[in-house]
Amino acid sequence: MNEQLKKIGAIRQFPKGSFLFRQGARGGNLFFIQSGLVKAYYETLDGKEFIKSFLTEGEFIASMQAIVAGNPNSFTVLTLEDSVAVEVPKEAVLNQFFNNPAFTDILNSMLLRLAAKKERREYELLCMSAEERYLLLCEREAKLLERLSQNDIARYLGITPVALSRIRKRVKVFGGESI
Amino acid sequence: MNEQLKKIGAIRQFPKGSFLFRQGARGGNLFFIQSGLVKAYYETLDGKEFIKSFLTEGEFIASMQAIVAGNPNSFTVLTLEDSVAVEVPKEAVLNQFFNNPAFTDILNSMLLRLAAKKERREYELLCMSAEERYLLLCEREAKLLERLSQNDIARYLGITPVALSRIRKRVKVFGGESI
DNA sequence: TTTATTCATTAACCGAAGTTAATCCACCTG
DNA sequence: CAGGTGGATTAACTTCGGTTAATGAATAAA
Repeated sequence: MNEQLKKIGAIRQFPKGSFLFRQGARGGNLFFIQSGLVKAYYETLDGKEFIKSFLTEGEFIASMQAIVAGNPNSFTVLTLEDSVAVEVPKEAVLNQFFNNPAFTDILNSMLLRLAAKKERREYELLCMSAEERYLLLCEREAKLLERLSQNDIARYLGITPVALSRIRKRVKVFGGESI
Repeated sequence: MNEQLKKIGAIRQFPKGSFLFRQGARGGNLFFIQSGLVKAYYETLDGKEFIKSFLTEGEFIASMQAIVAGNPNSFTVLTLEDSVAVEVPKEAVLNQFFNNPAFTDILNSMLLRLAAKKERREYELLCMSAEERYLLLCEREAKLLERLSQNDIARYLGITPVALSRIRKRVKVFGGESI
């Protein structure tokens, strides 16, 4: 399924610290991550950073707004490790969409997954405290956490690194999983 | 487009304070709101309420998880005013999906809108303070706000009614839009 | 080895929001 | 009219997270 798209894309190398695309710029290309690790985040006017999600091997990323509505990218994607991705031009994505009936199903499953993911995230941000969100993240993404800085984890949780450090201290003392 | 679905649904009256469906119950039916006002919300174990969204005439609501994965509904929908809705059974929705090719496009546009809406909400919860979210809501949904209680507005913003009252006091004094 | 540099932690202080409870007000209802 | 009810506000206190700045620790660079 992704295969069809990958064929019309190009494999690209992204060293650690480089951008797949940047917020505000024209874009709309689609990226399949082959290896490595990237973060997708918003930059606010006053220079603050809010991380939408981390993406690794097997996942894809694109600014839906940019593809569908032709708007500038609404967020930035930066590599946290040396990464490899297949870049599919926006035109090819749209072309497939209009000419290949099977592609509609692919898009559907992508959108379904995206909607479900965002719904889960909305629930967490709305209903859970920062500490609960951190513990859930530790549980669900233990492997991933080892590859992330505390700074990035905090920005994903919606808090500052200072607050995260306090939370880590709290849960260490009490929930003391001393293995 | 919605017409096809509405044909296989039934018009139902929901007096104020009644449920379209409840969290935890088996369901998956799709509802098109014809008139009135409903709220979709999560109930936590300790009895707290978090409002996902308000829906009015022309909008639809269903638990995607219930339709697609066959899980119980992940949230509750309650009428805040006397309302009328077309209820389409889950089976009919799925049936259309498999037998009517045109329906895939409808689903696509629904999912796109849903994904965009959730993405916007994620941004607001992640990047904006409660006060900023309230002011944005006032701007974008002025008409709707008149029909809502402060309690429900607060639960939508992710804060308590007490906190909302304090915010209203703050913005009244300073941002004093005395018309 | 010494010096930067970067990242995580900690402290001190402040402001925002939660909790609980009291008050006020509008609207019913008997 | 008196009494009751629910919604919004306010107060008092606590907890949590933001801000700023200092400190530690580890790694890279000179």
